[in-house]
Amino acid sequence: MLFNTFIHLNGIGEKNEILLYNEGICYWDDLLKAEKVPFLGEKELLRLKEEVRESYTKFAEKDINYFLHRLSKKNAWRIYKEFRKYACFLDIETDGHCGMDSDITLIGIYDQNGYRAYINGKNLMSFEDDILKYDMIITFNGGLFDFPVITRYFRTRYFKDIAHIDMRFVCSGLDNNFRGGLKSIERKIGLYRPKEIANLDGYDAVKLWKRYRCGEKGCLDLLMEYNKYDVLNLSRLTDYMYEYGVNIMKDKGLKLKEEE
DNA sequence: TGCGCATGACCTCCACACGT
DNA sequence: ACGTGTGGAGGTCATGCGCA
Repeated sequence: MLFNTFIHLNGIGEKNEILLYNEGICYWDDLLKAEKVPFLGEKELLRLKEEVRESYTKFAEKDINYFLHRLSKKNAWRIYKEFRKYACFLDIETDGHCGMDSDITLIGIYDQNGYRAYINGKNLMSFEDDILKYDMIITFNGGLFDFPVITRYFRTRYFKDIAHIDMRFVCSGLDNNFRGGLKSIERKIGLYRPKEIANLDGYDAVKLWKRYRCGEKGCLDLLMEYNKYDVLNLSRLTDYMYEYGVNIMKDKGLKLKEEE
């Protein structure tokens, strides 16, 4: 969908993008080949072509933030397919203390190789090195919760620069029905969790950690299972929302060359 | 060429919503 | 309960087009 996106170009908003689609300009290449576009002046068209050439360069350079900074958060899904192989899904659990100053108890990462947990008191400090391997992080509400907490906990500025898709704003942007928390959206699109963790929420994760610290057996495994389904279902949700977004654009006039 | 109109982008402010 | 970035609303600015 990245190569069908024009709203990252200066002067092109969602309405103009649909007008481009209706003119048969559905790919960056179509715009480069266009000699005249009814609602664009000659100078405007030349400038847009220059920006499309720049977009190709930025794509080749894997400059994900170039696109994310030019797209609103709700439209970040458009770059997902082209860059997902460089991404991981991330979710943290905390001890629930004092908002942003809370201690991280567990960080879960899910990528092409599967799930990995970083646990406080065990391997949490290796998270900082491992996360550098990724060019993009996908979270749910991470911009407001996970990222600030991690930044304070590790005292790192790194997270301010890394490419980030926050699915909370993607979901609510695609459909009003997808407003709400991760778990409620999961249910709406037919994603389910094993029954032993089906009714757990963030507060339960805090309680599980406390019980684990008191020596209660099985609590850490259950907490990890909870966290694992947070990131696993986040990846399924992202795939779903990408297809959902593409279908919306098709309804608005986007014509794809083949089923992609 | 210059004017006025129409359309869409952009800017600012504020309430909202989500995570644990 | 807290922190905080976002989208929406409303107003302003910029650009293209049609007409004389």
